[in-house]
Amino acid sequence: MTYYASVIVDVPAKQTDRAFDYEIPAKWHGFIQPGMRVNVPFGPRQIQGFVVEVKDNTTIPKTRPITSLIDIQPILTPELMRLADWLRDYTLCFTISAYQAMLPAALKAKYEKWLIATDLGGVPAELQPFFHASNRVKFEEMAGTSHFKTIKQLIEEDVLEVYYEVKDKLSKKTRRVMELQVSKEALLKAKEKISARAAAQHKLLDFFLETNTEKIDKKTLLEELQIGTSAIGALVKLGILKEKDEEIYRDPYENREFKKSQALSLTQQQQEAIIPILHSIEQHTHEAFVMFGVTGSGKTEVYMQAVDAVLKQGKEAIVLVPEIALTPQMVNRFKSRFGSDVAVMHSGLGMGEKYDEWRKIHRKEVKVVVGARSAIFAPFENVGIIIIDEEHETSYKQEDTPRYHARDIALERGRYHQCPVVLGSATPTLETFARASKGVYKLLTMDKRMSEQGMPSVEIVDMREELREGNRSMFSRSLLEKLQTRLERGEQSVLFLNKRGYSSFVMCRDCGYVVECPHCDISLTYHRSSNQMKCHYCGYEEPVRSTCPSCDSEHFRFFGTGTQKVEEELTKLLPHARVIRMDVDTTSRKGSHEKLLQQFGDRKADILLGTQMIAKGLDFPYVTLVGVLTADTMLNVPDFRSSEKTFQLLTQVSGRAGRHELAGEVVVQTYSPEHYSVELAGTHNYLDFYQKEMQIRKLHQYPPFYFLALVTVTHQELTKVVTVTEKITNFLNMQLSDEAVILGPVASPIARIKDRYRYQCIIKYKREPNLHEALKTVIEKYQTQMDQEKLAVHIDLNPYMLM
DNA sequence: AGCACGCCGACT
DNA sequence: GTCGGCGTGCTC
Repeated sequence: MTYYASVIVDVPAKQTDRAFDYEIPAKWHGFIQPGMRVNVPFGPRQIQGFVVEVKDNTTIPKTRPITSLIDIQPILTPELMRLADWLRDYTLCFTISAYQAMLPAALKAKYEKWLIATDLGGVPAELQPFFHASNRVKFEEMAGTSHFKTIKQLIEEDVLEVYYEVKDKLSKKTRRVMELQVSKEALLKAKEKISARAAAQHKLLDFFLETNTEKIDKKTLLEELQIGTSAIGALVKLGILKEKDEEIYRDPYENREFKKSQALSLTQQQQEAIIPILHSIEQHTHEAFVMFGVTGSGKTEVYMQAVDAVLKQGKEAIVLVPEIALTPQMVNRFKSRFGSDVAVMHSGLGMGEKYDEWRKIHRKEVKVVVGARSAIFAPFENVGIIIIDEEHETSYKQEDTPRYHARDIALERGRYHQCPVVLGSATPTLETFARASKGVYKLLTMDKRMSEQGMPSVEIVDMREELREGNRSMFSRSLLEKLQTRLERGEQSVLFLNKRGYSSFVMCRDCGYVVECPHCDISLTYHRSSNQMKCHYCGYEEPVRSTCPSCDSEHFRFFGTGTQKVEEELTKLLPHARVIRMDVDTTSRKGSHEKLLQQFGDRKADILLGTQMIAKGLDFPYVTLVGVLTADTMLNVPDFRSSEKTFQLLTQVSGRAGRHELAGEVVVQTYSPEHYSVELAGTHNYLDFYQKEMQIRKLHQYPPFYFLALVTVTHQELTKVVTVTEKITNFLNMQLSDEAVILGPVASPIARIKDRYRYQCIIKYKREPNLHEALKTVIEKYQTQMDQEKLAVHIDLNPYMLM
C-alpha cells in the first residue's frame, strides 16, 4: 500500500495556498501524522511543509516522495490546525502564514542555496578561488558576478551542482552532565581498587557516595571538587560515570527567587465575581465573562484562584497580559503562586528563550502560560480557562498578517475547549461592554478597591489657565506643590507623559517650517543621546541643524515635550528629587525595564517619569501621587477611538495611585478640561463615559454599531495608488449592499512611509455576507500587479489603527 | 516565492 | 543570426 501526505508548503502565495500531495516512503508508514513538519521537493528546490492529511490515494498522477521528517511528534495539534483554517478565512491570509503565527519564530525555516563542486578539476581557474576553503560555496556569493554565465554552463556539465538547504533557525541549548552508571556497592568496590594516589578520583567517588547524586552538571562538579578533567576521564573509562549532553532550557527567570504565595481570602465582590467562573469551569461550558473591575479591585487574585481551580481539574490555563504590563510584577505573582508550572512568553525574551518556553508548553511540562498576544496559540490540548487581562489593550491586535485579535482567537478556542473566557478590564472596550450589556457576555462587576482607600481624588488642571497666569512651565503650580509635599513626606510619585501623537519635533518659530522625513510624511523626532533627528517609521537620521533650512532664522527650536526635556526641567525645579526616567531610550537594553522598576520599588527614587509603558500594572505601595503632564495629546489624533483611548489611559494611570494603605491623589494637566473623556475619567465614571461614547459611535456609524474593514494600498507612485484605490472602492461599491458605507479613496493619516504612498478605503458595515468574498477577489485581482509593480494591498478586518 | 519556459528587441 | 529582456505559469 502506498500512502500519501497532503502538505501545505512554506510558500506564502495565492497560487500555493493549497495542499500538495507527496508519497510517504515506506519507512515512515504509520509514523507520519498531520501536524508534523516535513522537507519536500518543490520544483527544483527543497522546502519545508506541514502535513495536513495522511491518505492512501491521490488524484495526482505523479507524486514525489517526502525528503525528510523534521518532527518526531506533531508540532501543531488538530485543534490548532483547525484554528488555522478559521484564522485564514477570518483574516484573509494564507494557511502557511496562519501556521507560522502559531509557532515561535525559531521554528521558521531558513533557506540557503549552495553550489557544490562535484568535479573540482573541471572548475575553471578563475573560479577556483571560490572553492579554496571547501567544495561548496553560497550561491549568492557567485551569482551576480561576471562568472554567472559560466556557472550555468558548469551546472549543465555536471561540474557544479545546485544544492538547496533547509535550515532551522532553532538552536537547542545543551549542557554537559556526568551521570552515575553504577550502584553504591560498585562505587565502594571501585574505591578499594583505585590507587590511593589518585586523589581526584577518590574525591569524585566520595562525592557520589555522600551526596546521593545521580547526575550533575560537569562544570559544577569540577568547580565543586577542585579537580581537573582527567580524573573524570578515568572514571568514564571504568564505566562508572558517563558523560552526556543534556538539553536544557534557557530560563529567563533562572536567577530569581519566587517566594511561594498562598491564595488570599477574597473580598465579597471578588467572591461574587468568581462564582460564575468556577461554575463554568466545573460544568465544562464555554462562557465569556467581562470582569469589569476598577483598578485595584483585585482582578489578578480572582484570575489566580480561577486558574487554580482549572489546574485541580488537571487542565491548563492561558493568561494573556498586554505586552507593556508584562512587568515582573505580573509574572512574579503567577510564578510565586504556581511555581514551575508557569511558562512566560513575551517580546522581551530572545528568540531562543521564547522557543524554550514554548517547548515547555508543547511537552506539557507546564500547565499555565502567562504571555502576550501570541501566547493565545499555546499548544495546550486541554484548556480549562482563557483569561485576557486589560482586555482593552491595543497590543492584542496584531498589526501585520495575519491581522488577528487575540480576543477573537480566545473566544474561538474557548468554544472548542468548552471553557470560560474571562475578559478583564477597568475600562472595557465599547465593543466588549456592549456585548456584555446585551447579555452575550456575562458581566461581573467589581467597583470597590480591595484596600480601605477609595478611588484616588483627581484634580484636573486647565493648562490654558496656567499659561494665562504666567506659568509657562510644563508643570502646573498645583502639581509642583504636590510633588514637593511627596518629597517631604518621603512618598513616591509617578509622572506620566503621553507622547503618542506629538513627539519632540523641531519647528522654526519664524516661518513654521517643520523638519520632516524625506521618505515619510511625518516629522522627525529629536534624540538627544545621539544629537540626531530620527524618523520613527523608516529609521532615517540626520544631524540637528541650528538654523532653519527654509528661512535661515535662528529661532529654530524643539517643540513638544520629550521625557528627557521633562527630566531636565524637573531637576531644575526640584533639584533634590531622585528621578528615574523610563522611555525607549532608557529601556532598550534587555532587562533594563525590569531593573528600573525594581529600583523604584526599592524606593531608590522619588519620582518615576515615563511614557505609555508605565501606565499599566505597576503596583507600588508608596506611590501616592500620579501626575499626567499632557492628558489630551491623544485626543487630537485622527482616530475614532481617540476619546476611548484617552479615557482608558487616564483611568489606568490614575489607578497607579494609592493602591495600598496610603491615599492617592492624581493631577491631570490638560488643554481640554471640558472634554467628556477627561472629565469622566476624573470622576472614575466609566458607565457615563460608555453611554456618551456609544451615542457618538452610533451617530457616526462606528463600532460597535458597525464593523470596519480597512483596505490600504501602497506604491511608489502617487497616481498608481490613487487609481488602484479608486478601482477597489468602485468594485466594493458594486459588490456590497446599500447598507454598507464605503469611505474613500482617501490618503492614509500617514500618507507616505519609506517612499511609498499610502491610500485607503474604509468599509463600515453591519451585515455583508458578501464582504469576505469581495475582499478575496480584490486581493486576487491585484495579486499579479503586486509582484510586478510592487503594489501592495493590505486588508485589515476590524482594524485598530486606521493608519 | 523561485524558477523555467518562451516570445520579442538590440547587439556580437 | 544570438543574447537576454521579463511576461506567464507551475510547483504534488
